[in-house]
Amino acid sequence: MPELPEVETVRRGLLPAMEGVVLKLTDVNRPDLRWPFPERMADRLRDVRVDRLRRRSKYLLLDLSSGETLLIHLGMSGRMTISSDPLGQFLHDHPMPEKHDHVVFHMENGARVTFNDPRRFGAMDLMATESAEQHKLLSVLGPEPLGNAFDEPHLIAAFKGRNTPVKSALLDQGIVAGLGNIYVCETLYRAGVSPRRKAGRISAPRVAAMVPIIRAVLSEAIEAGGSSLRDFRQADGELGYFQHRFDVYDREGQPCRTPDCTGVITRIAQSGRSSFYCPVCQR
DNA sequence: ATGGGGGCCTGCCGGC
DNA sequence: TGCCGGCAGGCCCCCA
Repeated sequence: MPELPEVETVRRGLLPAMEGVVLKLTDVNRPDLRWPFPERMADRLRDVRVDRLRRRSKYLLLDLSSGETLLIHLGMSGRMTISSDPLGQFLHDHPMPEKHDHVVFHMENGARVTFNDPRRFGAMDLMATESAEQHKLLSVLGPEPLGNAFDEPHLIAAFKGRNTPVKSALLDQGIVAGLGNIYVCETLYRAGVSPRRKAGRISAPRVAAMVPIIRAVLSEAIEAGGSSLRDFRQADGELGYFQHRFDVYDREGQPCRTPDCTGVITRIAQSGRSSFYCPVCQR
């Protein structure tokens, strides 16, 4: 689920429940996700206001009035859901806790935000807000694909001399931060580039053409997620859940959507992950 | 330095 | 019906 557009969709969904709101209490139901939680996490997430709810790549960043920032990563299977939380006043109204509800945030406005992650590839950490960019997980990230620092010269320079398949290069969060398996496949389809092609062997104009394509693919996905956000207003609605029509991802065996193309979408494995592409129009 | 592969977890789906 | 292998949207870390 969570690549950049999904995380942005989650962020937008959480804004009304969390930004500017005091976090009264946090339930921490296990000692770790991918890594151990930071020391005294529940204490440090008690009676603090969420001043700002930001996103960097696939990470959610909650700047707290305590001077700390809470980092949240959804991993492969992380979900955030909002429900109403009468803080004990109407216990019978509480939806039943579900399996893998690892952390629950109780907000002063009555919202309850639940982090659920079956596979536990997700992560949470706390750091000083002023040095957040120096955090181990954030300092290695390349530019935001929808930001000004991501442009044609940057991508051309990043690909130059790279002997790795372009599929791997675009998944490299140090080159551009936020793409995952789905949107890399979709980007390469629109660019007409085979995922097997070596990054360093693509002409500069074709690399440059990928920049606006990446922006468009991500923007459209955010747009699609945003439009389905209406659903989350219902009680216990699920954030980051949206329908998006993919051109190649998960379409193995189906016809290529390019007009007049006779190709069939093919799946190959690259470094253990599936790549979907049209062998006819992607070269 | 760069590139490739293993491993972390649970759940689900298809085949036998 | 049950078991088993394969696969899943991420990413750190180790090795060559």
